[in-house]
Amino acid sequence: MLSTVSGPVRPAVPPRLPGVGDTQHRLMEAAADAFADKGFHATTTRDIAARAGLSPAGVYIHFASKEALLFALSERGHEAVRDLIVEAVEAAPTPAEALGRLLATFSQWHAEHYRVGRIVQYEFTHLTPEHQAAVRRLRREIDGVVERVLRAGVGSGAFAVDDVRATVLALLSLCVDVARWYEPGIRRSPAQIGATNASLGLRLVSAAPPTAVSRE
Amino acid sequence: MLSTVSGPVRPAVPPRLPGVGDTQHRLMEAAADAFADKGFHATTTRDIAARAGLSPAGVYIHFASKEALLFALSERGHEAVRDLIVEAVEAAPTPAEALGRLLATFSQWHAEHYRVGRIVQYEFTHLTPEHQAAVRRLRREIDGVVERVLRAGVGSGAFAVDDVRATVLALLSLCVDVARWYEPGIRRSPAQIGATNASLGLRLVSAAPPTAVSRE
DNA sequence: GGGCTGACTAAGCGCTTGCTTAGTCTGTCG
DNA sequence: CGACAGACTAAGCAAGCGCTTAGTCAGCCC
Repeated sequence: MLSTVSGPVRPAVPPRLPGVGDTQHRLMEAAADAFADKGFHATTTRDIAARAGLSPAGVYIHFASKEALLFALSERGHEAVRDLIVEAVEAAPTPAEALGRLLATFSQWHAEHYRVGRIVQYEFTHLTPEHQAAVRRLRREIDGVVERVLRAGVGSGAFAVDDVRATVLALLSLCVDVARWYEPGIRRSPAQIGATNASLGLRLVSAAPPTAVSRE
Repeated sequence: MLSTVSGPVRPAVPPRLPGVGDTQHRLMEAAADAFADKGFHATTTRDIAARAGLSPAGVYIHFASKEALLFALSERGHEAVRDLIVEAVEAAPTPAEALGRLLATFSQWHAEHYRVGRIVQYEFTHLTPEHQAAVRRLRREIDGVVERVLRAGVGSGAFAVDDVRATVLALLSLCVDVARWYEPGIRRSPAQIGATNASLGLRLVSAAPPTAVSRE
């Protein structure tokens, strides 16, 4: 019982992170596991509570409903991906490099987080209309990032693309669909999947022949 | 039995198609609608029965369980797609044409049948292990068709592909993912989606530069 | 006609669901 | 110390679930 004397590890932020944030995070992890295993509707709130080490009623202190948990998962997932690809694009000097990094990052995320990726796609329709709208807004942001890079490349002559919007959709399919077929222990690692999807995606849009390029 | 002489309309197969097959088909349509609208677990057997114009108990005369309905939908969907692409490939003189027709057919099917396509992908985990295995077998058949066409093209020099299995996966993603984002009234028709996906897919694998080529 | 078959229904069983209520316990602050 | 806040639980409610039971009814065969 010495903890009172010197204080544990987090003395500066006692009312936020230590108890509440922790339990909230544990609940989201538990819900992600359960939803990924059995789907949203087949998952019971009792199951989520048990996985988080709480009683069934304990869930409702942190989330208003089971759907609120699904939304929290979806929103955070989309925000994480959006931030990652924005960062990847910003750091790149040319459209080709920007697109390569975007596709690699995007694909790798969907392999590493394939559980959340599937939940976000497969359970989308179980969100309330308002929450669906919020997620759609985030998706449009992500689409916009890809489209801007593509148009930049077309403008600079690096890319040759017939139908920009169709190609954006195809590139997104390439990355998002990774969550559908990936599973741990598969032949390629998430990083390798990112690398091959980047080169496949570039081949889909590059004006120059695919061989012997990339820098200079 | 020469009942063909005077009998009603279907004298040769009276105990099959007229009543039973009709109701079975209606039930599968009803289940497809309901599963697509609300997902497998959120759909009640009462809902399916009502959509098919039956009492709740009427469902169980034709299908042993709600899961059996999902399996029937999945199995028939996969078989339909498999048969379509096998036919498309068989009719083509070159690997390039075979792949083009395959991608077009495959993509168009996923647009036209996006409801069944989503059910088949999103609700897969709710099948019994035995039924999952049966579906996986059908999927492997489909993968095999694509892989064979790709290897034929590589052998003939028409295609240049680094990693055949990764490319097969990418091509399948392109087509399957159509079911995720398609909805009626969208800019492109299912046939147009098939056409653009065919040319995008060919660009992904062709040995020659994408512009103005295909046959020397 | 009498017996049979098979599609179909009314009623309902046993159980599980999401979520609530009423209360306990711990720790903090004046 | 005593008041209070907030994380948490035991118990449970009303509703809804998949599926069954027991029976009706139309058509067919002998």
